[in-house]
Order: sequence, then structure tokens, then C-alpha cells
Amino acid sequence: MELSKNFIPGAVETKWYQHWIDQGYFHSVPNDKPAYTVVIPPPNVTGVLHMGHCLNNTIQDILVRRARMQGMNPCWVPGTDHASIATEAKVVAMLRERGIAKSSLSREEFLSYAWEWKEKYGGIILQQLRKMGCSLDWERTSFTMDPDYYETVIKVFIDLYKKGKIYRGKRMINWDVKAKTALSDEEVIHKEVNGKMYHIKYKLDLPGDEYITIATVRPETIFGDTAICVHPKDPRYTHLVGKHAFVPMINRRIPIIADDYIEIEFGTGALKVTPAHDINDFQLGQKHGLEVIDTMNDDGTMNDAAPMYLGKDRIEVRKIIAADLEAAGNLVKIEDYVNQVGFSERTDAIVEPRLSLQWWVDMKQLAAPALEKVMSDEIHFHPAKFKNVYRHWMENIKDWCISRQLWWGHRIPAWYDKEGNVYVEASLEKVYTTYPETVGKELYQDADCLDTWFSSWLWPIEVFKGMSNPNNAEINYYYPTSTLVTAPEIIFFWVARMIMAGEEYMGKIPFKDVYFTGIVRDKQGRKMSKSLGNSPDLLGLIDQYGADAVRFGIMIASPAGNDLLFDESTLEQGRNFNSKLWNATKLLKMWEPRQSKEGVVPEDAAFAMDWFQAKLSATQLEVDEMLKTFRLSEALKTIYGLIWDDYCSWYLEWIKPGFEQPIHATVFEKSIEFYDALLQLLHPFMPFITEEIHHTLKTQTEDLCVKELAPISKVDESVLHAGVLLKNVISTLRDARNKNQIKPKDTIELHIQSDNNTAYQRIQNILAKQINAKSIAFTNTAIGSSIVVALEKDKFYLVADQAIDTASLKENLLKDLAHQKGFLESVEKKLANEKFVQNAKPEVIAIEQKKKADALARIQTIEESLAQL
RNA sequence: GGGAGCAUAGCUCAGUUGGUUCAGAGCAUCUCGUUUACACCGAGAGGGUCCGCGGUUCGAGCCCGUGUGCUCCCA
Repeated sequence: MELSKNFIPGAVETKWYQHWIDQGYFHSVPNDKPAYTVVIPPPNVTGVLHMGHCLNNTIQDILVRRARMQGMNPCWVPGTDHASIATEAKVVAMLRERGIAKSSLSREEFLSYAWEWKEKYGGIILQQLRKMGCSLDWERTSFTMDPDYYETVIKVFIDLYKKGKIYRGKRMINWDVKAKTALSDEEVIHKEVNGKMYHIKYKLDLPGDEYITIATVRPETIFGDTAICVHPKDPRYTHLVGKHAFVPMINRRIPIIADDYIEIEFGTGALKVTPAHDINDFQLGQKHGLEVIDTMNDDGTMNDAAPMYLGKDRIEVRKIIAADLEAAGNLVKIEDYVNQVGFSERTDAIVEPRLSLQWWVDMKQLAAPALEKVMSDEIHFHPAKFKNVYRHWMENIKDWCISRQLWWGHRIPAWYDKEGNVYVEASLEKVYTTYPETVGKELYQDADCLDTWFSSWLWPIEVFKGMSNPNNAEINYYYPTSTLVTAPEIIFFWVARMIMAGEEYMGKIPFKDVYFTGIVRDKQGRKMSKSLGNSPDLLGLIDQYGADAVRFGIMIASPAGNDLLFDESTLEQGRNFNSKLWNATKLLKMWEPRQSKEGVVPEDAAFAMDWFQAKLSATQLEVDEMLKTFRLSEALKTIYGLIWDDYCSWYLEWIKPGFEQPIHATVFEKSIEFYDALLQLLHPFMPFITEEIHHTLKTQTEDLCVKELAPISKVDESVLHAGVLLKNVISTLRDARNKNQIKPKDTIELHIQSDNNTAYQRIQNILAKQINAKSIAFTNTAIGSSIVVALEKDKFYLVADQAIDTASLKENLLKDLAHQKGFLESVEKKLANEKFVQNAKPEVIAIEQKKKADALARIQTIEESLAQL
């Protein structure tokens, strides 16, 4: 069979993915084997695959595929999140394009558009995961708004309400004026913004023309001012406390109060207090019993508290108010000022603090066990540094605002009567049953939805129907899940809350290990984002390089828990690795028809096979350990080196038969076997090409995808060491050839002077081949007119046809000699140090003594070589 | 303002409880080379005051203190 010149990924990938699906390899049912369960962090239902997903899902696939090959029963559950605010925003935008305003639709009409949208775009991201080769159990695809899931979310709300852990309260919340909804603290992104500090003077309610000057970055909020506050010990203002001032432009009279919350040094030392629009002002207002005047509508425009700006956006007002204040004679000055401003994660609108009646979860009790499980390492965080971050948050946890003023999501199961009484139940019928006093009353349901995370925190439970069908066989088998792979940015949003839900509703942790991936950044270290346009098109990259190369590229640059700087050159490296694998296959296939069964295996090939077996086993052990400790990037690097350097560059060259010579059948078989073992080791990282080559090498009885790893054979340390020596000799002699400008085609004669000839006898054919020597001889004496190379205690004489550059040879030897002598000196100094000899461990001293002996021997060798020149 | 983390070769990172020939890898760089697997390649080489300063120790990239620079989270 003639193999194509290069490996072409496209068709191969489609073929094998379909085959794996047809064979049902990714579908799991409970059985006798140990379960290895992973639930996907559900991407937004309308999302498209980006680099973050690529990294995250590649890692999960590696873990799952590895588990499959280790004979476990892996189950990787796919699914999507309804992502209430993001999806609703998209639907609203889509409707706007069609000329439909959300406000013109009923809730039911809007939701039918939303479902239509979900059906149309909802599957895209899951299709894209198939392209990447993800071995997900598609029969288990879940959605956070599936009927059972929906009911479970409602059930949890009611349960927590009845336990007194959910309450309704008027609090300062973060208001997204674009989406017209409350946001949790975690959904607000703080950014530094260049703004202005306005100094504004308020006329005092005193005889004469006296003023007090305040400083603010938000002059448009003055209409909500209900006090001015100063520090009680500020000598500038003590005489004014208890007096009153007038808000500019509207001339509303407000008191001047004192509180040590004020920083004397900041601004003018006098603070305008606006309880409706600032969290700190709100607290101050509560303490001093101040009035709360809301000056804004829910879309961020000014209301009738600011009659002259009615209907204008607050940001717009900030720009024009300075001129009006100036005209009114109240503006003192404007300074440049940098401050932190909160933006909505979803809509990028500037978040407004706003007083509002919302639903809250009391977090204190839920947090305690969840903190303990992580601190005690019952749940392992990788890397462990995130334990600190987690602890800090959990110890300072605040109540969770769970209501969102949206329609797309799980509608809050609360009904109100005209008097404002609240009845929480799953349906109106149930309300009438549970609360007989409501019978005959007209009730209306809360219009709001629950925060998306209020459904996702049940994900590892409800994908197995652990709550809608408690104690079923699946939840008992698959839960707790094994490993969660996610981004550190959602450690509080999601990870912490899943642990709480697990403890509360299953009485068990939801997962044993959490692997935090880094954030994918561009070459310059910037976070990838749509607005920067630095997020590459993943499917385009897969088309260009192949899925295996993309997986390779993203994993090789991805240290655990550190951000990864994405650079397309690693994808090239991945594609080159594909080529290397393919070319090695071509070489093996070339030898296939030229096998000979005659005679015994040549001694050098026997050595090569022994060596590679030892190297393979040793590396398999290393990789095993690395994967156990989630050092995936290192494992991939190790496998890459084993294949490229040890197998291709060394082993295949060592066993390579001469020009048009046959290869011994035993050697050929063994080489195929080795290669297959390498493919198996690599398979979790690069599933497509490894499966393809596995079947190209020979007729296989099973697919690599489900082939169980064989036990690792014992490592023969001595042959491993012999291999190191051989590689060392080859490199050193090649270097000597290079330095003496011996052309690659020119042969040399090699004479070896050693105490241990037998060590070289077994490998001399390999050595001859690798350094292009026409003969190898052993000698007890120096060989004249040769290039002398010293390695450890042995000497090598290279006899070439061309003239030898004795001067440079001598120079090199002298350099080496000086180096060795310096080294010897430092070792001797150490050994002469009494304190060292007294304190150091015996094995450390033994090592130093060996160093000394070796250095002495080496100096002798070099001196002898010099004498011969 | 509070908290967490990072600083090792041009770049991205390893470096296990302080102790092997005097700090490793991949990529990049340089030199040589198209001999039938592979130029998406082969052979070889160069490159580091382990951020500064101080301390503990016989011995520090690793431990302690301190300074500087950067990143992230929270207010």
C-alpha cells in the first residue's frame, strides 16, 4: 500500500469520529467497572466555540480518553446552559433587527421567540465539540431548562425558602440599565476609567453668601442628595454641622451631618450623600435616617426628581450639567481623576447601584461545609493555590441576589396578592392548597427569573436526575463525579455553589478533583475578546491544521493553572508532529515487504530493542505519574520527546537496515509493537492521527480508542544507562567530526581505548553507522596522527584522510583541562571543610568523593591526550 | 484600601524534602548538510550575576526578611 506523501487530517477526522460514535464507545451505562465521571461546564446555549472552550474541553477529553484506556467506565456528560441574561440579550437584539420591541410582546410571545432561537442556534457549539474529537456521551445531552431540570430548580427554590434560607429584601443591588436587571456582584467588572472630579459649592442656609464645597465624580446625582457629611473632627466644618445647605439648581434644603466614615484628606472633606445611588451613601443614610430619593428610571434616564433633565441618560447629563452648574454659579473647578467603574459583564453597560426589592439566598450556613471540604482536601484543587482564593471568598461571603428582571429562565415561584403578601409554591393551584386563606383571591406571579447560576449549581446532580428522581441507579453510580475542569474565573459563580448544593441536597461532595485551567490570552498577553478581535476562529484553525494539531498546540503551551499565551506557531509545531508521525509510519511500511526470518537477530538491533523497551517503560511510568497529578502539558512534552527523539531519531536509525537490505522479521515486529504503544500513549492528546496510524500499521483486532493499556514492564536500568552512554559517545564524536570539518560523506577509522571494551563491543555496529566509521578497533596505546577525544575515562582516536588541525584540538583540550581543574579544586575545598564533613549526609559526601575521583581520572586522560599531540 | 500570586536562556515554562560533573526542556537563533521516512527534515553549537539587597546554613534558584516590577481577585 502506497501512503500519501503527507498526512491529511480532514477526512480522517470525520471518518474516525463517526466510527467511534457508531460503535457506541462514548456511551456509558453503569456497570462493574469503576466510574470516571466528568460533567462539562455547560457552555451558553447560543454560544460558539472559542479558545477557552477549546482548552477546557481538550483537557476533559484527555482525562476521559485516558480513563477509558485504563479500563474505567468513563462518562462525560455534554449539555448547555440557558444563560438567561446573555441569551435574552441576543434575542432582544434579534427582535430589534426585525423591528420588534420586547416591550410590545407578551411574556409568552417573547418566550416563543426565545425557544425558536434556542432550537435554531442551540446545537452549534455541541457540533463544534465533535469536530475537536471530544468523546462526550451524546445520549446524555442536557439543558438547564429541560422539563425535569426546570422543575428541580423550582423545587430547590421552594425548599430553601421553606428552610428560611431564601428571603426577599430591599437592598442596594447592581443595576444593568441596558438589560434592565439586577446583577450579582460577580457579574460586575471593575475597570479603571479616566473621569473628572467636579468641585461643586452648595449655598448654606445662613445669613450672608456662604457656601460649602463638595467633590464628586457623579455630578448628575446631586438631585438625589439628602445630606452633606463631614468628619466630626474636621476643623473646617465643625461649625456647620447641624446647619443646612441647598442642592444647586433645585434648591432643596438638606442637612449637614457628621460621621467619622469621612476621610478628611479626600476631596474637600465634605461628601454629598446620595443614598439611592451609592452603596456607602445608602449605609450612611440608614445610620442617620436620611431620606432616599431615586433620580433615575430603570433604563438609566433621569426621572422627575431632576425635572430639567427628564428622560436624558445619566451619562449624557454628566456631560452637560457642568455648564449649567457653571451658569448657576455653583461650579468651583473640574479636575482629572481616575476611578474604578463597574461594568456589566454581559452588556458592558455602566452598572448603577440601585435600591431594589430582590430575592436573596442566605449564604452563611451553606458556605461553612463547602469551605471545610476544600480546606481538608476532600476536594482537591489543582493547582492548590486556588484554595487560598476560595477560602478568602467563603469566609467573607455575602448573600446571593438570585432574582433577575428577565423572562428567559426559571420563573420565580412566588405569588402576590393585592396586599403584597407572598406565597411560595410550585404552581398557583398549590398556592391555593397550601395557603387556604388565598382561595378566592386574585394572585399574580413574580415576573422575574432566577439567576442562571441558581440552576447551574445543580448540574452534577441533575444531569443524572439526582433530584427529579432521587436515588436512581445512575446518580448512585456516577455521583460524586471525578474531575471538574473549569476556569478560575468562575470559582465563586459555579464551583463554590456546586459544592454547597452537593452538600445540601446529596450530602456528598459533587466532585473529587477540580482542575483550573488558565485563561487563554493572545501573544501580547491580552485576554481574548470579541471587542479586541484577537480571538481566532477555531473552526478555521481546525480546517487549516487539523484537530489533533490544534489540541497539541493548545496543550503544549498550557501549564496547569497558569494563563496560556496562544501563539499559532504551536499549532504549526503540532502539524509538524503529525508529519513526523506519518513519516515514521511510511518508513516502517517501506520495510514491511523486505523482512527476513533467517538467522538470529543482529546484536546491535537486539541492543536497540532492549534499550527502547527500557526507555518506553520508564517514560510510561513518568507519564502515568504526571497525568495522576494533572501535569498534562508536561506529559505531552514527554511523549513528544519520546516519539520524536528516542524513537525516530535514535531507535529507528539504530535498527535501520543498510541500503536495500532486509530487516529481521523479529526486529520489524517489535518496532511495530513499540510504535503502537507510543500511539496509545499519545492517543488521549491526539486521538485522530493515532487511531488512523494504529490501523495503518497492521490489521488490528480492536480500535485504539478502547484498547486497554497493558501493564508497564520492569525497567532495565543498566541497559538504559548503556543507551545514555552510547548517545553521549555518538554526539561527542559527531561534534569532533564537525569541528574538524570532516564531511558527512567521508568515513573515518575509530580506535577506542577503554578499560571496559565489552561495553562497546555490543554497540559498535550502531556506533559505526551513526558516526560514519568504516572500522572500529580497540587499542591499549595511543594512535598517532589522529583526532583524540576524551569522554569520561575513555579515549577515542579518529583517523581521517584529511589533515588534522592540532592547534585547535590542543586549545579545546586545554580549555577542558582548566575547567576540570577548577572543578576539582572546588570539590576538594568542600571535602576539606570540616563542617561539611560533619554535617552533610553520608551519601552526599560519597557523591563528592566520587566527583573528586572522576575529575582526577578525567584530568589524567586529558593530560595523556595532550602529551600525544 | 484588603487579599492572592508571579519574577529562572530572546520567548513560553520545568526545577519535587536546601546537596550528583558546576540550572533543564520546547520554540526561536547560529553553523553544517538535500545519503531513498521526513526541509513540516537531519547533525551540531551558542545562549542564564536564577529581579535587587540582606539573613539562616558547611552548602540557597529552592528557606526567612526587605525592596522593586508585573498580574489577578475583592472593596
